[in-house]
Amino acid sequence: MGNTKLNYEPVVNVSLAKQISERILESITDGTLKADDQLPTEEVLASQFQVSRPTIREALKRLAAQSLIRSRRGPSGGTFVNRPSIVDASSNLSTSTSLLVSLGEFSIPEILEARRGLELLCVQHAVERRDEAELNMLEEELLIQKNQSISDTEFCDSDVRFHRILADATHNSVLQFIMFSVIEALQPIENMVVFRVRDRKVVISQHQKMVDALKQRDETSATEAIKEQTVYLNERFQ
Amino acid sequence: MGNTKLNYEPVVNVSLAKQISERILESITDGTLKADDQLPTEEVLASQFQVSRPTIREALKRLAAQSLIRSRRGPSGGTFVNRPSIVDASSNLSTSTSLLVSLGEFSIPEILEARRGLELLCVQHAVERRDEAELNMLEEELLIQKNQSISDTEFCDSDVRFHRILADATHNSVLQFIMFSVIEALQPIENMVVFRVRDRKVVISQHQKMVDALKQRDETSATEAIKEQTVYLNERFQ
DNA sequence: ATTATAATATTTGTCAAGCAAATAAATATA
DNA sequence: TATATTTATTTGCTTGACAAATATTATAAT
Repeated sequence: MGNTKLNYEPVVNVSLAKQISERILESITDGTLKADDQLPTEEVLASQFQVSRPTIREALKRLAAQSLIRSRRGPSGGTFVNRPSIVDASSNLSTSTSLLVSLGEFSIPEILEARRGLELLCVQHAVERRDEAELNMLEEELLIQKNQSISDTEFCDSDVRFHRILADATHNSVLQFIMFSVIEALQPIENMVVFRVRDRKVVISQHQKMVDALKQRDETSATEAIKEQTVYLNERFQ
Repeated sequence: MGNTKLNYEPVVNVSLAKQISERILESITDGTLKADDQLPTEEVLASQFQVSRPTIREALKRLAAQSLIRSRRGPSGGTFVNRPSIVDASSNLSTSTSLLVSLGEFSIPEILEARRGLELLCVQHAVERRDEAELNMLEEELLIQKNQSISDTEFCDSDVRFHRILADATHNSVLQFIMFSVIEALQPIENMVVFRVRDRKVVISQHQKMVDALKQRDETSATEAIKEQTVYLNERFQ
């Protein structure tokens, strides 16, 4: 082996599909590709990137999984850049969060602590900014929850909606985004708690207190309601 | 057409690959597939699901994009379920968050408001729980920042690390998870601000104040430092 | 002339069969 | 025994083709 002048440059050991999906992602993030822009057809992409169509498709699927692109068949079909929706991102976030929860990466006390803090943050803004529509929606959910004939599942669903409305009332979409996923990731845990009618009463009275506080724009009383609720949840878990 | 007894059941109009990836995702979330479990080979999956291998591969790529699975070639290779790491989830979150930011779904004031709230939350816990190691790391970053010869990029990187350490000091992984992505999504904005040496001094003095407050476990002074910093950032954007 | 129908072209969705490359285990060789 | 070498297995990738959806265009009927 006389030739020692080898090229020791790092060899790319990343799959073509991954590289291509990263290139396209770059184009999206740096603004080269804007929302609703159409990508070239798979065939064109394949010839541009000098790879086969299945490889291109694998790359596109990666992006589709993050709902960054969408595809439609037929003429005037093709692949388009998605306008990223908060809802999509939030649901992605909550699936990965739930996964972290279910696999014990987050402990339940940690979740409850974080949630408490976030909810406190929310009510601080909600007290200032809530509007009549949101108050009405909160009271509507409260009515549902007070109805003793509903199932546990229905009760929990209403509880989730209640907290989502609370997040909406902050009128801060970043907080909404974060809260939605935290709430969703916590749902299975909450479902475990709200198991008997006895527990419902406690939850309902705390919700009532919170609605009243929001109505009167009384931050102190609202934060108290949150703290009570968190203490209660913590107790149920120890 | 005499036969009116048709089966009008909704026809699935979702791609096979998507359906399959959702099935596998289900198995992961409901615990049927645990971390580090090996999936059948692509060929076996293809015959099990009665589809072709490329279709299976597209399905797997969707999951790989969310770093839910990993693949390795060779014998004793195959596809395995990933232990979901907070880092992976966090980086996913921050790409989608930055996208939402860059496309104007979140306004800058909203981000700053949310960030301020989250940081306040963090310091409240950090004041109680910070340990010596974290204090040392914060002071180390402060030293770097005080060095006037470093570039703007280096300064910003240190700033990001500073805030990450702050998140770590909460010793709450949920808060860490959320903060990491918020910080990362905000980095380009911060980079715009910290542009001249004059600005650095303000940032440094605020950081100094925060470290001192943490050292003395003085929550009031720590929250003040955060508030100052946010007011400052807000001013720079109006 | 207008509307309804049919043919057509385009693009993604899927399949089939096979070769390439990586890699761990088994085998052969020094 | 230690080191190469071969081999089997599994993902990575390619080529080529057909199916299905769908907008456009052309045709036929009213």
